[in-house]
Amino acid sequence: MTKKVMRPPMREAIIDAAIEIFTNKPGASLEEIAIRAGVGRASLHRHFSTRQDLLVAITEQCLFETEAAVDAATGGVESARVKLLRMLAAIIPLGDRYHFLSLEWISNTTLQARYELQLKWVADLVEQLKQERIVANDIPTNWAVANIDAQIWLAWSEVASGNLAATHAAKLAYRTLLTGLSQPNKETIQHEFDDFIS
Amino acid sequence: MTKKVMRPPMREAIIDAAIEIFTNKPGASLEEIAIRAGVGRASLHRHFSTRQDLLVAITEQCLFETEAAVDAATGGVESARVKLLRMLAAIIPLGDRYHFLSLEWISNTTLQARYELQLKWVADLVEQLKQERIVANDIPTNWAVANIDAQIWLAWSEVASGNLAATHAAKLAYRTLLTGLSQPNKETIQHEFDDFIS
DNA sequence: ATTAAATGAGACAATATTGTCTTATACTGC
DNA sequence: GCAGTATAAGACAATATTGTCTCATTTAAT
Repeated sequence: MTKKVMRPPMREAIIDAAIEIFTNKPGASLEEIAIRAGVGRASLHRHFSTRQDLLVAITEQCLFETEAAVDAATGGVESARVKLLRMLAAIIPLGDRYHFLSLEWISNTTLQARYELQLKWVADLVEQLKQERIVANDIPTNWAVANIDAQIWLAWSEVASGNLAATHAAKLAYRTLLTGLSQPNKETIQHEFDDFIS
Repeated sequence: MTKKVMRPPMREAIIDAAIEIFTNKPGASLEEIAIRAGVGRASLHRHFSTRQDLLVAITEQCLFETEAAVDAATGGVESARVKLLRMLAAIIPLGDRYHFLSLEWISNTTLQARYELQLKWVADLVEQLKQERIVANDIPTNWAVANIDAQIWLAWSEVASGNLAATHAAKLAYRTLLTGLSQPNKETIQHEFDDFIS
């Protein structure tokens, strides 16, 4: 009978606490994190010898969770529309973790490459949405990708602050994205900008 | 002839440098800021005796600039649609300053109240947009406000990173908002969420 | 040119944070 | 129960940051 190498739950507790705190206080001290995790500061150092180690571990964890969630939610789905829908529903609850990845304090090239793969996945999805006439062709792909990011974070924030129920927020994000990036029905919008500005 | 009390330009240089650096590195040291501003660290302390003083001064400056820009751009305008348009065009170039205000590291109640007035102004604008049937009634006002915030930051980021020209970004933000928050033409969007997500 | 004010550079102490180490205690598997 | 391991708590040195101070130099006003 081989010994099961169970990952100590303390490791997870520390990572969870760190994500929670770093999300809106990136300069927090390790002591703060240890306290939030309910462990001694020395124990934290046993698992993550330096602050940088902890950041790398967090990033890895966030990458893993978001990759897994998106893969599970969109595997085998063909329609870009449904893919977007499922992706949003799966990743909004992980909004803090997904958002953490865009804070660019990690210089680890392997992790950075993995994150860029995720961004590429979204960019490809946008291209597919354009082909299916769901996203207008004159929307720059980068703009659409940035908007998807923003809606994920926005929806998560509203849920986290208790303003909206999780399902309602996901619906709003989906609707705001789909209509916002679509071809406007009134083409006046396209031109009135120039009329009223400059 | 009364003596003109000119505000030393060094003060502005420090504030500008601090905004620039703090925007994507909130924990930066004062030395980093002094270097970026091209002044000695001691001189920085002459103008802002503590780190907190500097943060308060920055916040005050950001508030002043955004208040002035929005007032100048929307003064006398009746139409909510045009107000939104002008507001976006005026504030997107100040995106970093506007965004800075939402980082809630200031406990100064006076400044906080002034910021909340700005948010209230946007919320009132959204209500007016709803009455003019530009924003759909079933969009929570908070959601619309958060989206306006997000589009401002998003457009500014795209301009700052060189991806888009300033005018193009503002147009995209305006279009994305107006269509995204409007009543969808295909009401299928409203329901398909429930169809594909459990 | 002279004077007053502001600055840059650097020394300095106070403080906060980090990372290491030791020890007593709690927990685990056997 | 017993041995081995992980932990909390705290002491500790190393480091980074902050805020103060001094002094020589520059700048601005007159």
